[in-house]
Amino acid sequence: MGKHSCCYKQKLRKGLWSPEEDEKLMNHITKHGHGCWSTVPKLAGLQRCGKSCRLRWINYLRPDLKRGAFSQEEEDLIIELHAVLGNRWSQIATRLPGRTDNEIKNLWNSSIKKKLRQKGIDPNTHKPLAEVDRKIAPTISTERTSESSDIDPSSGGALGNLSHLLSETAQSPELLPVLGKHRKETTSLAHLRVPSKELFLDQLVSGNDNLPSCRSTGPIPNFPFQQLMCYSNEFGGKHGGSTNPLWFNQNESSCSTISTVMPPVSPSTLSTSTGLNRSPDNPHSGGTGIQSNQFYWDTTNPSSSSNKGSSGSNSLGFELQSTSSILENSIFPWTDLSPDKNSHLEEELKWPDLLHGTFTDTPATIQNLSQSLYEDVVKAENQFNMEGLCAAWSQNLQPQQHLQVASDLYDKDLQRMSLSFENI
DNA sequence: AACAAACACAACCGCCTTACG
DNA sequence: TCGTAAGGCGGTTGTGTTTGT
Repeated sequence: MGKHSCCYKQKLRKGLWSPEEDEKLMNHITKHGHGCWSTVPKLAGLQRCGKSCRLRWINYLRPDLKRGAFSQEEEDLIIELHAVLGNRWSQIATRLPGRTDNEIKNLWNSSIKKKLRQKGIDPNTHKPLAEVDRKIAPTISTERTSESSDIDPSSGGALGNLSHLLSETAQSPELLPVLGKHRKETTSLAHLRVPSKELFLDQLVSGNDNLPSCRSTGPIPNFPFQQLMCYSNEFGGKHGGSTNPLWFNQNESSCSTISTVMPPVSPSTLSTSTGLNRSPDNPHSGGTGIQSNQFYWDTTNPSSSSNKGSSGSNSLGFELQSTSSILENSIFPWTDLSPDKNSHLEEELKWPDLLHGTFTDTPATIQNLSQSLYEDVVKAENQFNMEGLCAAWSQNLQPQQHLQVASDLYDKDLQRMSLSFENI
């Protein structure tokens, strides 16, 4: 669509806002709210387009904006977030209350980039410049250099190819051989498995007879997406697979469980608080070797579990604890359980070390960031539409109709999960 | 003091996505 | 299903201020 339609209208002012314009806009929104932005300029008596009004409000007039220079903590957090999210300024801004994406973007381009370079850190890759130069050298003739551009916005930073991997997986559902191509970047993700739609439907149908009640607290048998939530036998066994089985793990041949370090948590609880913590000595680590930099479910946190101590499922019978495995092993490489990922962990934490001259073992900001990102993923997963399946069965639909519902849900949820990963 | 360069910040542009008729 | 309006986002440009010569 391009330019906003109202921008084509004549007699619209451009450029800096005058105090009078600010006052008009402020008064209008204070009294009436912004409503539809396209109507705001007319109602407020401004010769501006709605888009301009919106921007002025968001970036300057909004009362909850924090004024003044960025603190060192904020800058550090921006750097950390950028390492994870790339140039997704709006997402970075959501984690810095009172700061706008525009403000952060300007700070990054005018100040932080320079500081990082002075410290010998490539602002695009967050790795030492010398290392980046070595890697770029062989392909410098055909690829963009780190100096000439930022991280590809579509990349989403260090984790950027996750969504691409998932979407590719959706198109090549048979246990994602395609991930092998990206193995270096997403080593752990290569163990993720997504069932084909046919397998999904087949398993759903075969388990239908065992489904006593959609609202029961018991497990829902034959939930095919189990395969998405866990890892291959090879991985699970190799990296300290647990003896604690997932309840819907009926397909042992294709998917064994890995360490389940969290007590079950209900989706409603997860959507508001995760109870995710870093363990100093991590008694729940599953015996995987890494003692620090792991996360565990704080069972002392009353909001982290509504039925702690029990094994199994939440009210929907939907096993969520494996989510931590995805995060620990795929989303957050520094929490990877495999011993050989220690080097990766150190690499991810290089920048604060270089920036401050001291190695910060477990920066609180990283913990907060991880928890926050974790919440995003859990929330997204929480939307996984088991209720839709349950509703379909509860409506006494014909098997063919069940299949159609399940087929639709498969498409939608796979897409949603891909998007969810893209949002982190 | 005058000028230019560098800097910081505000605003715009163009594209994409979503909602809706 | 399609077209349009609107919101949102990231990249880029414009403008005012500061700093160095």
